[in-house]
Amino acid sequence: MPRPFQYREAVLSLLKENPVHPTVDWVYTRLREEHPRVSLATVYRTLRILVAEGLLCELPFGSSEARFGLVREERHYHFVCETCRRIYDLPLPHDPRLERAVRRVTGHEVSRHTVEFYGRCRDCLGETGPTPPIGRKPPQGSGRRQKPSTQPRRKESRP
Amino acid sequence: MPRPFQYREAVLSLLKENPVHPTVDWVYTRLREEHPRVSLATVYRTLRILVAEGLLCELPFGSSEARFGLVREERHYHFVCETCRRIYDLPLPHDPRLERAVRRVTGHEVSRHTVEFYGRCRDCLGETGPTPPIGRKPPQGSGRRQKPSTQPRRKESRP
DNA sequence: CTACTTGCAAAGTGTTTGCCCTACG
DNA sequence: CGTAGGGCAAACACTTTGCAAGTAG
Repeated sequence: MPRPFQYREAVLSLLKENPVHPTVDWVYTRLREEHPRVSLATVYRTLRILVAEGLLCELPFGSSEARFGLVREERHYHFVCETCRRIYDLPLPHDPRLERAVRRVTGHEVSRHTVEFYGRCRDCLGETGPTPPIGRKPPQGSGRRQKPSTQPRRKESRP
Repeated sequence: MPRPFQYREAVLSLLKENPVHPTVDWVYTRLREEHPRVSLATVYRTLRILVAEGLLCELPFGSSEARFGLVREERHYHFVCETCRRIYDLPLPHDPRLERAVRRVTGHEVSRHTVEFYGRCRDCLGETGPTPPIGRKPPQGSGRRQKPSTQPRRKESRP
C-alpha cells in the first residue's frame, strides 16, 4: 500500500543519526514510530538492497544479529561496547604492513583485514550509568544466542 | 545408549587433527564416521561444554555457522580463507599498543581486540587447486545465509 | 500497462532444550 | 540405584521468500 522507495531514505537517515551500527530490530522499531505499517520483512529487504547498492555495510561480528552501518570512504577499525552493544567506527586507519607480514609469514594471499576492539564505551563508563542497549548480548565470550524459554515446551512426549 | 564422555575426547582429537576451526556440521559428519549413532544435539552440547570448560573457543566471524577450535596459550590473530573457509591461527602476537591507542583516542575502556585477515590460503593457491571447503560461503561480503529453496512454498494462499 | 514495492505469513537455517531412557559407577 | 550423558524431536531466534495487492510513471 505505501509509496515505493519511501523507506530507503528513512532507513538511511536513521543510520546517519545513529552511527553505531544498529540491529535490524532496532531499525524496525524506530521506523515504526514514523511508519506504523512497515513490516519486518520490508526492513530486511530494504537493508539488503542498500547493502547491494553499496550504501550500507553489514558487520557480522560479536552478535547473533546482523548489524548495519553507512559505508565510509576510508577503511577503518571498530570498537564493540560489550555493555550497550554499540559498534563505533574508529579513526585509526588500516595498517597495510600487517597484510604484507601475514603474506610473508604464511604464504596466504591476503586481500583485506578487520580489527575489532572490545570493552566498555565512554558513555557506559560515565557517571550517568550504562547507555540503553542495542540488540542482545551474546552468552559467554562467543557469539550465539540464548533462550528465555517463554512457553512450556511439550505436553505429551510419545503418542 | 553410548558410553558417557566418549564424545568429549573424540571431538577434541578431531579438532587437534584439524586445527582450522571447523563448523558444527563438519564435526558432526566426521564424528558419525566413527560413531554412527551420535546426534547433532549431542555435538552441539559437547561443544558448548568444552567451551564452558575452557578447552575450546568459538569464533563468530565471517560465517553464518559457529566455528570452534582448541584454546591456545598465547593470544593470536586469524586468517580466514574465502575459498575453503578454513580459519588458520597466525603466529603474529597481539600488539598491546593498539589497545592503548584506542583508549587514548576514544576514551573507551578496551579489554581485548581481535584481528582477522581474509584472502586465499596457500593450499587453495597451489597447483593442486582449491582445498575441499569447510562450511558454507557467505552471500556477498557480509555474513549471512542464503536459500536454495528446495520445496515449493505454499499451495493455497488465502483461505 | 508495466515495473516495482510492500504486507503478510510460511518456510528455511542454525541452534537450544525438554523429556525419557540408558549406561556407568 | 542414583546420577549424569545422550537420542530424539519440538521449540526457538533470526532471516528470507512466494504471493497478492497496491502504486508510480
